[in-house]
Amino acid sequence: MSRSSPTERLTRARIVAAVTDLLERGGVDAVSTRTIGEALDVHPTALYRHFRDMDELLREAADGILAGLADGIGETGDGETSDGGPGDALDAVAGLCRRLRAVLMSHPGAAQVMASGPARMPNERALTEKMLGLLAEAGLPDAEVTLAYHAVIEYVVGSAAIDTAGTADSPAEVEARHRVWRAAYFAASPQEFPHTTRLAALLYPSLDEQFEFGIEVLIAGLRHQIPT
Amino acid sequence: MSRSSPTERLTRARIVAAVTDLLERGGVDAVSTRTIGEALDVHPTALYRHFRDMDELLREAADGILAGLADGIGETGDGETSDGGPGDALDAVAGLCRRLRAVLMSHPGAAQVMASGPARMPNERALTEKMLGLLAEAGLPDAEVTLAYHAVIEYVVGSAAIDTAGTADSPAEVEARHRVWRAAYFAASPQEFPHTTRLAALLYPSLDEQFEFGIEVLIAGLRHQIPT
DNA sequence: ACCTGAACACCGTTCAAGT
DNA sequence: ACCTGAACACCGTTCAAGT
Repeated sequence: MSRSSPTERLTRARIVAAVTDLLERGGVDAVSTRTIGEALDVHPTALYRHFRDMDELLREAADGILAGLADGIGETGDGETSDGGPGDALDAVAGLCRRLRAVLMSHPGAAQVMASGPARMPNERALTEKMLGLLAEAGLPDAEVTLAYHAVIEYVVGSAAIDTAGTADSPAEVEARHRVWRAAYFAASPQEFPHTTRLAALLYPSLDEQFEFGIEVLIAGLRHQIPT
Repeated sequence: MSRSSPTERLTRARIVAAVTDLLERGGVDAVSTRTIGEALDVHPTALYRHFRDMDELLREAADGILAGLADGIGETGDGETSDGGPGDALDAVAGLCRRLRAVLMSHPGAAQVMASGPARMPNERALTEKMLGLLAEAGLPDAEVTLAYHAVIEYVVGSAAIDTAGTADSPAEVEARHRVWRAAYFAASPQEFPHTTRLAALLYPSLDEQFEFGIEVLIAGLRHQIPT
């Protein structure tokens, strides 16, 4: 537990750091005025001198997670294979989505916060700018650039929110639960559920496989929206 | 307010009906043991005689919303143009997704409940069976049938959870908020945010337009996964 | 058997009081 | 100016008591 010494003065930055820590370790349910106070050796209501309410605080913490995310994506020599063609911009979109998912999955709770509405704060705005630029570079008409932006963000944030919902569960526990569910589907009536029983073993693949397939299909669909 | 007479005995069905009503009118935050008790003229703790906890109750209510959803989709003469080709099965998938979104949007809170994990209850299982059947009929290999199922469900449920997050706000209020956000993006620095400022007027299209574009792109992407 | 009442351990937030 | 303490209006849940 990173309990701070009570001598230091309380600042927005120290509160946000404590919340980020709680968000990372126990999800959004681990964050409360009481747990923050305990982490900082301060009265539960002390944060109200620095933030209007919990929502403002959670959004600032969630935005902090996104720091540096848009940097070094879509530029030549960034690891993604690139010959400068316009289609490569969509590969960069996919790469950016994978990075976004990674930070959301490593901070359970952040996705829940982002799913409750856009924060429209510095790091999120940088991400928006980057994503819009890449989609335009890919050759999509303007109206479809913004639609594609929303589709992609809703998929990444929405699926991360779902995938981190059973927070505080280890990957092993998640997989164990999926195994039980597969067995239940397998045991269903083959007359009533022919496809479910036949495909039971293939249901609930790992969360990362699910995401990878989804983002690839989405990007492939966008590729076919590019006018020739 | 549909306050019931206190003479009738309490049943699972009456409790679920009350919760469905609360879910529809005020989202998941409107549901509590106290509000349920008030709606049914009963003590807040009375429901514990019929349900293990709030989670079990919310899941049963959320599953009830899905009743009849899978009926009459993908059969000939259902309104969708159909010539019996395998590609039409994906049109039926899209239709099923639109229906699912419609019920989730008309019951704010239901999407939040579904986003917290699969209920694996009767109506959801019927939906799963239908969706798997259509994806297999479309010609996808088995492994991709289940991946496509998860991708599509995560997109529909995830985006509905995001879109119903600012619950208790009328569509007019949502649109007014979007207008303010567009104006703020438009007013940003064109040097730092060239794409954001240029595309500001096109950001935050209506939630239904966003969904329609997303589901079309996703289905288009799946169409290209079908082996020839 | 079913529902009530009281109690417990939590929430977020406000506001007067202390320093 | 900044933090504390007490208080308020909420949560979900348990369990003994009433009928």
